[in-house]
Amino acid sequence: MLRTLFGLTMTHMRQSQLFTKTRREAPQGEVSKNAQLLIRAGFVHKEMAGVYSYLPLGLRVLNKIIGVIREEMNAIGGQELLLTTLQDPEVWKKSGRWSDEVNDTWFKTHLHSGEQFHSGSELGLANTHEEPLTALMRNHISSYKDLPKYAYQFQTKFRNELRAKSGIMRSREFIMKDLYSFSRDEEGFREFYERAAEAYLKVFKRAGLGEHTYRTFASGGSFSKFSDEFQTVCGAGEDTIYINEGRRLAINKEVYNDQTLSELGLRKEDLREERAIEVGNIFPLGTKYSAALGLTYKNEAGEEVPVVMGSYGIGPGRLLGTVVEVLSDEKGMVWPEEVAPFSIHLVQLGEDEDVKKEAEEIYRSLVEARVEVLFDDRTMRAGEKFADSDLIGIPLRVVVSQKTLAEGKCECVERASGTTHHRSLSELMSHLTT
RNA sequence: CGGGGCGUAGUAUACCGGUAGUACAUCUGCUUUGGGAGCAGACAGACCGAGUUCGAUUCUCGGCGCCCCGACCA
Repeated sequence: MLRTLFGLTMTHMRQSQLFTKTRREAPQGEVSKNAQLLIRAGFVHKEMAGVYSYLPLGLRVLNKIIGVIREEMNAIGGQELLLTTLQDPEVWKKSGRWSDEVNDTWFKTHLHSGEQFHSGSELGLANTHEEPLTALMRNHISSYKDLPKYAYQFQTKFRNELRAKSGIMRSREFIMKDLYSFSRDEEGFREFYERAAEAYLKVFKRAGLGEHTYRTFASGGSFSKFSDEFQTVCGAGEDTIYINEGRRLAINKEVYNDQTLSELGLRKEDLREERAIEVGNIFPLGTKYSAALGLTYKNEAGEEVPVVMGSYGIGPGRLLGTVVEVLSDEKGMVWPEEVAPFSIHLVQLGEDEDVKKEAEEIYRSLVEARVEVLFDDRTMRAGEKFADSDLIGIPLRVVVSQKTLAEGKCECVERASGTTHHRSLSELMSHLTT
């Protein structure tokens, strides 16, 4: 149960020091389950419609999710970078996407203008990053020997959605992991595309959504004939998909027709309809952007040819929200181990000196063993502590009280199943390290 | 962007053209301590603007904001 830390500076925390508080009720007008629970538990704060801040506990989960994605992207050769959110319209004009008719979700702004200023130039707030990255790569790709290359980032995207909805699932400002592949040819691109698809499935599995998530055949939009989405079955989803359970794949309703069915060798009667959340999307870009922005390389014959590109996106915030939607229960959230804010919620009941001493002892042992632990050392009644603990949803709750002290063992309750074990400190420690 | 609903305290609500009330939450104190306990006290509210009126939270108009359905969705 011990695991790698993903750049987190704190492995443990006393709940009495945590500045966020839980709330009994969700705010007025908040109907989506993910927003209700995340706000009640103090994971996020809503600034305005479609704009959410991450508070300490929510940020820990977000960072865990980012860490999982980062590991899987690195494993397939991805190299992380960080592009800018302020963007130069020039590259977008070259691809034809600066126009509001083509893309109506731009947030646009401009540099200072006026007597003391000479510019007043327009700027865009990053909507996506195909254009700037393609332009940037011209500096680094010139020969077939430079290919393939894979670059990715976790960066804020701004999209002026006509209607933000579903809590944190569709917001106007959100972090996106976007990876772009640069290959010599279609064959090289295809090979990587399949590896990326595998990596995506690993990400969703590690986030606890494996059995609910299907690679889904979808429209390629304006880029190509096809693309693949990763859809997590959930009643709160915005998409409708048709699932073939045997082959673990699905078809998005938008391309659900006889032609698609025959191309995929599927029969209508083997499919079941479900609502689903799009947690990831990968798609071929071909040479659309490389041609428009002049990203070419010399092949072995010395010919100048455009780079073949692909794009691969996951929204960590949406993934976080999806985990809440899919895995929570009536008491609160239920975090899978890999993305939980902490591994253990150590709960001390009562203020008796011997109980305090025992709880501190366990806390110290867990901290020394580098187990991520949230220690509820607050002076509160048991019922409130349990309610908070259920709401926050840390995978394992370890209770220390007069009752457990008398037994010489603490009480270990799994959040997901409710399974309870009574373990001594040494039994707990060995359980955690196996 | 089309359609619908709604703005009174953190939440849920009440009353009213004349000093805005209750419950829960929150905070303080005391008691309590294995599933959101009790008692006492405290904090806290009419989205904004204009108009009508002696007087507007209430009526009228405008704006802003929020939610839902649809459309859209690299």
